[in-house]
Amino acid sequence: MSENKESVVTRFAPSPTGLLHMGNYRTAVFSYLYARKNNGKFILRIEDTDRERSKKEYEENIIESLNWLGLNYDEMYRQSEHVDTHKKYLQKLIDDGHAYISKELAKDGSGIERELVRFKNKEEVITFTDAIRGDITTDTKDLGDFVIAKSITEPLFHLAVVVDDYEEGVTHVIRGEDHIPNTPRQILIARALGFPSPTYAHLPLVLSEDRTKLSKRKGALPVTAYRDMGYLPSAIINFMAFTGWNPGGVEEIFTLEELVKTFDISKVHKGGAIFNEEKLAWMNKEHIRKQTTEEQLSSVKKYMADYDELLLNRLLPTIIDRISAYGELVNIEGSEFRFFMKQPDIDIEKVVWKDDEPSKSKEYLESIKEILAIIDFSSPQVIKEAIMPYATEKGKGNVLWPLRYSLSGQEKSVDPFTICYVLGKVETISRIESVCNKIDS
RNA sequence: GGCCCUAUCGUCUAUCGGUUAGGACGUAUCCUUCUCAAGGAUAAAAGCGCGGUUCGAUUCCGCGUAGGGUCACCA
Repeated sequence: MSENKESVVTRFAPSPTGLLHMGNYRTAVFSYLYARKNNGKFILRIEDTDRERSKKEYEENIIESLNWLGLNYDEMYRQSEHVDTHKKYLQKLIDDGHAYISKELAKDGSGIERELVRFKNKEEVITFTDAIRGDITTDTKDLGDFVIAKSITEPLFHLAVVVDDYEEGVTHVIRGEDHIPNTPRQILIARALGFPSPTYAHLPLVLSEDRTKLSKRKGALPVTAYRDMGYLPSAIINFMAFTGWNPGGVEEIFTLEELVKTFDISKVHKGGAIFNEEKLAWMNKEHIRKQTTEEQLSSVKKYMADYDELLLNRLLPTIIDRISAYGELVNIEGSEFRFFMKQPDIDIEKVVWKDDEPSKSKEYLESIKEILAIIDFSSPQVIKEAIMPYATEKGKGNVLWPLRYSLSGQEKSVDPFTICYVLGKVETISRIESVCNKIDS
C-alpha cells in the first residue's frame, strides 16, 4: 500500500432537494464499494447550487442516512462553498473562447433579459468507455450550445460537477444511468478546461413495479423510513448491492465487509431491476438471525423498554423467529405477542378442542396444573417432556389446545410449552386457575 | 418525436459457444405439528422475434420488437 498515483477516488453527489430513496443510495453503495475495494477514497458532495430548492434538512437527512448505513465518507464538500472556484473556471472558459455570454429573455415569461453563459459547442462526436456498458458514442451537435451558468456569477450543474470532480481528484464517477446523456456535455467542458476525464460507470436504474424509474411519487420511501421500521442497515446495504449486481455463487447474505471483498464493478448489470420489497423483508430477517443475542436484545428493547427484562430474555428467541423487522414490535398490544405482556381475555367457548366436552377440558387443565406445579420451568423442552405423556394419553389436541388457548387467548399462537416457559410458573398456573374458575361459573 | 441505454422463470439473478438452463424471493403441495409461525421436501415457472457467424448458440453480429432513460436559465 505504498504510493499509487492512480489511487481511486469516488463520490456520492446528491442534491439536497428531497428525501432520498433506495435508488439514490444504491449509487452511494456502489461508489463506496468500489472505493473501498481499491483502497481509495469515498467523498460525499452535497450538490446544493440550486439555492432555491436545496434545504438544510435534506442535507441532514443524507448525512444521517449515510451514517446509519455505515457508508463512511472520507471527505465532505458542499458545492455551494466552491462557487468561487467555479467562477474562476467559468471565466477561463470565456477567456479561452470556449464559452460566451448570451443575452436572452428569461424563460419564466417575465420579460427580463438575462446574461446566460453558454458553452461553445464544436459539435464533435464524443465516445467514452463506460466501465459497465462499454463504449457509448454521442454526436454532440444534438446538444447545441448548452447553458453552463445562469450568469457570470451563478455556475450551473454541468460546470460545477466537472470542476468539483477535478478539484477533488475524483477518478471514478459512478452514478445512475439517467446521467448518461449528461456525460458528453461534461466531457466537453472537461476537455475545454484541460482536465483529464474520470472513468464513468453508469448503473442500471432501480425500478418500481411499473418498470419505470423508482421515485418518491411512485411510493419509494426514504431510507430513514426503513430505519424507522426497524430494518437493519446491513440488510438494506446487502439488498441494494444485490439489485444490479451479485458476486455469483449461491450465498446471498453478505455483510458490508464481505461485499467490499467480493465487489467487482465489471459484473454490474446493464438492465434495470425492480425493487422487490418482499425479498428485502426476507433478507432483513436473515440479517436479524445473524445478529448476536445481545444485538437482538438491544434492538428489541428499543421497542419494549418498559417490559420485564427476564420475560424479554425468555421471549427473545420466539420474537426473532417470528418477525422480519423490529418495527413489527411497535404495537405489542396488537401483535401476536400481546398475551405475554398481560393476561388475555378468554372466550370460554373456545377453550374446548373441537367438540370435546367442556368438563373434560377443565379436567385436563387441572391435571396439567398439577404436573406443572412440581417441575422446574427451566426450558420449553423440559415443560414439553413433562406434559407430553399426559397429553398423548388423553389426546394431544384435547389437552394442548385448551392449555394453549387458556394461556394465550389466541386460536393461533406460539406453542404452549414456550408460552409456559416465558410466562414462568406462577403466571402460568394463575392463568390456568382463572380459566378453570370461569368454566365453573 | 430526436438521441442514448437495455432485454433469462411473476421478481432478483447464475451461465463468460456445448448445461436435464442452476439458485433465491414469492406461490402451490406434502412432511413436521393441538393452532399459527419457523424448519424440511417437492412442484409449477424463463432464454422477445427473425436472420446470420459456427459442427454447435441464451451466449457473438445485424435487423426488428418491446421496455426504459433523457431532451431546463434542476441536479
